Amino acid sequence: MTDTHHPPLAVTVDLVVLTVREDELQALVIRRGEAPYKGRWALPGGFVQPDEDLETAAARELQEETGLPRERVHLEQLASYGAPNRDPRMRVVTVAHIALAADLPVPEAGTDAACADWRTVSDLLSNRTKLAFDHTQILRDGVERARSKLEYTPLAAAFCPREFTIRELRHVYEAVWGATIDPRNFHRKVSKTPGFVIPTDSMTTREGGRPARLYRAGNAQLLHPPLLRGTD
Amino acid sequence: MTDTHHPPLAVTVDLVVLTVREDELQALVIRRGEAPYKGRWALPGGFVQPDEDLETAAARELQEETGLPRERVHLEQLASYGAPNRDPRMRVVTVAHIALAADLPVPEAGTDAACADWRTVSDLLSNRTKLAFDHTQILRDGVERARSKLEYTPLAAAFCPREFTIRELRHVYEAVWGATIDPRNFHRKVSKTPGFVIPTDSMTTREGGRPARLYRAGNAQLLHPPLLRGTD
DNA sequence: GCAAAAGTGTTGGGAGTACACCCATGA
DNA sequence: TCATGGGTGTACTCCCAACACTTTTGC
Repeated sequence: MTDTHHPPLAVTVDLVVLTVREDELQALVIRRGEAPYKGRWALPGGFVQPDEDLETAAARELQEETGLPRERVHLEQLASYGAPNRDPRMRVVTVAHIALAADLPVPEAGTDAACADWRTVSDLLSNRTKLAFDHTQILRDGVERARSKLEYTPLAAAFCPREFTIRELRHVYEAVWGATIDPRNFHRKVSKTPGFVIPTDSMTTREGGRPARLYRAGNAQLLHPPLLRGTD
Repeated sequence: MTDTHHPPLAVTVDLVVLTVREDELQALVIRRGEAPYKGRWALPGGFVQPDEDLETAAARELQEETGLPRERVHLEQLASYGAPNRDPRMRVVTVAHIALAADLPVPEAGTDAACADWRTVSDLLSNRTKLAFDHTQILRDGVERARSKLEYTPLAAAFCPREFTIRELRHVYEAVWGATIDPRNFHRKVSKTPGFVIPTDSMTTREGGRPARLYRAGNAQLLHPPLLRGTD
């Protein structure tokens, strides 16, 4: 702590905002209107302000991009990325976060940034698409974090509306993991894991057959035992 | 990305360097010689230089503090901490890393910083000790990361010399988790988990009774199945 | 009745725990 | 020979995947 020389350096937050739409895992991206990487998709993000904590900055950016009420979104820090040339304009260290939310109306109402849109993760991570900066890597890391957190935390509920059926919860797992899950064993497991989901009185919400019970997210932080992906 | 105003802001790396000594989990700390927090223990760390990646900076600081060969240490990013007033002198965002290493000679040869020393984690996290800045929280998070990573990765081997006995590996688990483990079941589990450890030809290294086989770390990244802490 | 989804029962195998037991060394 | 730790065998339990089966709706 002796250096008092400050070559220009900025700290930003970038967001991997994930949701499940149309039975697929999708991420929020913004089309860049200016160089560098003009025309490419990028993750939403922005500068950390002088009086802001990192999480506060991430929450503010999230609010600006999606307009979602803060309490309906799960937000957590992912990792920081600081390769010296990751932004050609200047040294920028970014603290990436992931945000998980239920299916959102449409992001069109982006305040300043050009056009925001939901794109499937499989599209964004395929060779067909190149995101701006190092955002492909950040997205990849964020998706992997989400995938593994579904195993041992009740985080899947963050992708659901406040009240949801077991079926909807299962669809989240299937979309995020890209696997199919036995509905009957899933039902038993979820309803028996303490604190995962809390049954409500309401039933209905038909999706075809017999009415399903509605549940709310429980207060467990960790799943005992975890729900594991197949050991493929 | 429109703001070009830069109130002074610095990015540092801080290190949670962990080892197992005397059957206890210990961390490397440095006594601060100057205000603020003069006289308190702090985690080693320093500024990220203009041309350095974050991991490079962490590796450099680690080298400066411990002199360890890079390949004998597991180094990974932990999380970033950026509360506006975490350092009273100026805005500092720190990217914390954890470093796991085998029992080290002695850290005395600290280059610039005052006196470095190994202290047990239980001491540093007890109410008797107050670390400088937010380092108590960083240490707590780093230890928790290490604890949980032992469950599902072969990381425990990072705390061992290059060749080690199953017994030594078990002592790592016992020290980090603060639990006792059945030696016989542990032996079976470790030697049967694919890629965890690789037997060598050498045996010996007596610790008392029958000679034990020496192993090297395998190349597995994930443990299937994981070794779980008791569901206490 | 029939299709479709919700939810429960049953069963066989695999993994974990507890612990008896044998092996190989030094003293 | 005994003490000490290394390593294997075994029995019991529990969890989980697979799937048969019942329940409750709409058409």
